[in-house]
Amino acid sequence: MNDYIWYLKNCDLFERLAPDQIQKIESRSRSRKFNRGDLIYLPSDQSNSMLLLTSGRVKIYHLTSDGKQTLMAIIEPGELFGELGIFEEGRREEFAEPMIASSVVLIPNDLVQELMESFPQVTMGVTRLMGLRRKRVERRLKSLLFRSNRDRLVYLLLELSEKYGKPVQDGVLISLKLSHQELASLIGSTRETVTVVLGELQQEGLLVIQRRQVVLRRVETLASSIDVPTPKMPTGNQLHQSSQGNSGQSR
Amino acid sequence: MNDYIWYLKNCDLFERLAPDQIQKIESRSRSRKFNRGDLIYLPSDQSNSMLLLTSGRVKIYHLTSDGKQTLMAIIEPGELFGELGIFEEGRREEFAEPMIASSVVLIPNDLVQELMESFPQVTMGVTRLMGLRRKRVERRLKSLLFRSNRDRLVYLLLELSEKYGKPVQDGVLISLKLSHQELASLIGSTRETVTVVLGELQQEGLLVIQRRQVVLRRVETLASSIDVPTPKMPTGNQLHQSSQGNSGQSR
DNA sequence: ACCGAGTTGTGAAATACATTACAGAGTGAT
DNA sequence: ATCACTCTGTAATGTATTTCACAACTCGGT
Repeated sequence: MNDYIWYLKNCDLFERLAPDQIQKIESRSRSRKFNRGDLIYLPSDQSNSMLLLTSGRVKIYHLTSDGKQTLMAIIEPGELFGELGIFEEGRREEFAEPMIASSVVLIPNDLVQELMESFPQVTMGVTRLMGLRRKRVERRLKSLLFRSNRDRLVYLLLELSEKYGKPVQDGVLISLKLSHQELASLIGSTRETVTVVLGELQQEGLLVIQRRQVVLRRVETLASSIDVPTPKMPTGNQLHQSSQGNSGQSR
Repeated sequence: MNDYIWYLKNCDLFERLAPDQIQKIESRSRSRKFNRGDLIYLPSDQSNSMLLLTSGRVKIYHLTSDGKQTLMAIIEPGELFGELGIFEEGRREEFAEPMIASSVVLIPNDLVQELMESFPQVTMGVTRLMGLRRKRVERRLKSLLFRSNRDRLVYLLLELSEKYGKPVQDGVLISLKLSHQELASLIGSTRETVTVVLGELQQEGLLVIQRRQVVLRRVETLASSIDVPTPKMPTGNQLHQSSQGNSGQSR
């Protein structure tokens, strides 16, 4: 029926489980497809399952009362999300919306709990995931408090380069197309300010903007200017490239 | 020698372990005392252990290059901290400093890992802890981006009231003395601004400041003004015990 | 009781950033 | 190609917040 079993097998969390266990997971979870503009979940939904993205790209965001979007995360194929609700059967706290057509596997909380009880490596994996993401949020928090808009943007670009950076001849290309608006909503700023700051940075020769993509030149300069260690780049061999590289967000 | 065994027994994480296990933990961890002004750890330290606060109060903070402090957390007796380093043997990312004389138990990473492998409830506990704290950081992040300084302060006060709030005749007393400087470093603002905003809020009758303490009057008004649900207060019987019944740390 | 360090209060000047407004460029659909 | 759209660039204005500077207060310790 569904062939997302492949994804289960290749998800860090489950990769070392026996085939029949994978089978069991498959039988108790279900797959769903979403189009651009749909909502996968929203804050009033019950958080009764953890989700695994099998294809597409999903953004997790918060909406302030006056309609401003705060981007919390961007999820790539193979990554889990909505995992904060595993324990308490509470409500979601954000919106999850596909940036392009996407499919996800929904794994019910109780199944996750069962698995965690029976298989230490699953629990370990979940814990590690939580820890990793928490570290990231904390770093982000630190990078936002007390920093100018410019520094926040630089920090963001460096962070993005860790996940989406591709080495090219004259620097590092961030292979993810984000509008200035989206960048702004990641650093708590406005579209216009991002445009300006990006222009300044280009002026200073620190980066180049070309057709909605950013190439960081002089990564170390950027990093040292905001007092963080130079980020390590994806080496190009693996990592969540589901299809070929970018697949432009068809706006 | 040390009688911190009591704390181990009463820490959520370990409370259901057999006495001999507790014994083992005790034998392989060690207790240390710190005074105000000491540093428990700093960013260049190896993160080779998880810490349990048995008495006192500890602040976890980050320092920007120009010397500004970002308060990440305030730890109370019975709470764990430094748990992000459980997996990778990396470096700490913050400073941990006692606000008053404090004692902590250091539990080596490898011991924690052993326990996690043998006892699912320990792993579960750690995961839950990670999840809980991550939720908190995420909420904090959301409350900071796109919000005015005033709103951030209000949010902070409400958050503090969840942990330190004591119902009194005319409102909710936040039973934790924080200087304006410390409040500022929690919301990424300046000391002066906090002074002013606090004054305004008092003017408006939303709260009262008396001898370094804050009493929130009209909690619902405050909460609704920043579009969050009214926080639930400690009902008076228990208090911030993430473990339990440790009210009088008569050490 | 006194001292000194760490707080709090307040105001003027400087500034970073948001807001508003609009024009031009890019892109997908027909 | 053309249209409708969302994106990008830029500039003028307004405002919230930081910075600086200084006086008054609190409080723990000797």
